[in-house]
Amino acid sequence: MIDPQLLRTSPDAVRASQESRGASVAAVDAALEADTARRATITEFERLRAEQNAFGKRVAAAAKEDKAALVQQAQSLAAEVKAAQQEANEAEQRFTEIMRTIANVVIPGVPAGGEENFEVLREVGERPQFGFAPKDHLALAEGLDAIDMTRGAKVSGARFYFLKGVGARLELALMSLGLDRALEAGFTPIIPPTLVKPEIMEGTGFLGEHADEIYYLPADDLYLVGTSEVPLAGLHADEILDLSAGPLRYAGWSTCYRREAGSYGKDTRGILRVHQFNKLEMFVYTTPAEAEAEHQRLLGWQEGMLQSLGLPYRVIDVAAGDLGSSAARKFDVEAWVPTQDTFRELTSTSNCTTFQARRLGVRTRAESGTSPVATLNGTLATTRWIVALLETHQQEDGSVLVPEALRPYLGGMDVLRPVR
RNA sequence: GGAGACGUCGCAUAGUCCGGUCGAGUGCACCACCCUGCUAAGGUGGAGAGGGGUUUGACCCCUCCGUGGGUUCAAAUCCCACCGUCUCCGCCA
Repeated sequence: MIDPQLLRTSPDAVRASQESRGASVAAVDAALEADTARRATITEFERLRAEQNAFGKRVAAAAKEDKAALVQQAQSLAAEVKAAQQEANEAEQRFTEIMRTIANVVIPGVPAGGEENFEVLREVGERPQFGFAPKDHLALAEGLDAIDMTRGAKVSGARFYFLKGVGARLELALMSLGLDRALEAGFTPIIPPTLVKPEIMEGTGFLGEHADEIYYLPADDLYLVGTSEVPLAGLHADEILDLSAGPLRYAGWSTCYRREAGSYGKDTRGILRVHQFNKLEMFVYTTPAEAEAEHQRLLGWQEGMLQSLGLPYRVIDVAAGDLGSSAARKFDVEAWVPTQDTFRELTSTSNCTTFQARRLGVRTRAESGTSPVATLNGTLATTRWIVALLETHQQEDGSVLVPEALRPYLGGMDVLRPVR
């Protein structure tokens, strides 16, 4: 939810933001109109209610014999109040509905346009040169007996898999490395619930355009999370946070579930795009003033991970039209995937400014009263990283060199050797 | 799954039986000031959240007692449903 105050005082800023996303500009005017209507009905209801309250006191204080007459008068007033209240409620609801369709106001500098209009901020590291035909991650993993797609499909269907042997260890090692880095940076580790209530899913902004992506359990009215961002954003819902000692930083490890509806036939080979994977996610609550600086820090920690793992990458500033509705800016770090001859997203970090927090009621104390905090999130490691890791560090015989940073987490192993 | 108890403005509690004086009391913690010869004690006062209005005044009004409905002129209080917590029993990893 955007700031209603901003909508009122500078609707042009909101219009410009919607424009750069390719989203509805008309929604801004509809929201303004609904706001005016809402305030008018609220004022009317409150006027009548005040009258009723005053009347109630007279009834209570009246002598017994006068009461009956007074009560009769009060009855018609009560009916009026009820009607006015309903009108006010409806107007409020209309306003909220329209407001929900307006995406977060993008930060100046974010490139306008759609998916292909991203801006490359930098490219880091040397792309590997092979003196042989590189194998793709699945071929390598099968040689290492690290991934079993066939049996994953047998047990759970397409886009499911078993991580096995060094595959399983590799994932745990990645998560552990990421967690240790997060701990060094002062994050609090968290293992959150992965089933959440509708209002939490709604509050994080995922029930809008991502609704098709989400697994839902109707018998229990619970949603499976696609990222621990969801429970981490819900963690402090409806709370007033004390940020005087600095931001609250959480590193959440969880399994993530995605339906991948609408991506049929895309990335069908291996574990690049799957229904279930693990992810270590950074999530930060901070002040709006600190948000952009924190965003850069999150990006820095992400780049540090890729650098430690010897993965060449580029950083892109995602275009406005490709941002989620909650994000005001998003940076993706994409690793080079040799057999695809392209960069693929390994991490993503979003600055949601106060958008999520306003929906979820996460506030902090301000000079006068409270004000919503800013929330940010960013990936520190996921199952997908195995793809880039295997392909980048492969050798001609199908073995894979283990980057030094990862060795302590693999019992000192410096090379993964094929078993077949 | 069965039975029972409970849910009050940070925490702990009073109030609910019997609707209006609850515009929610008290203790602790908190903030400001005062007093006092020490990191103590005492005194005075203040202090919640959301929203609307506004002559923009430190002012006025509305809403909030787990959530949502209902009854009533009037609900923390009565009725219904739901959610959550705790205890006991049963079942199970």
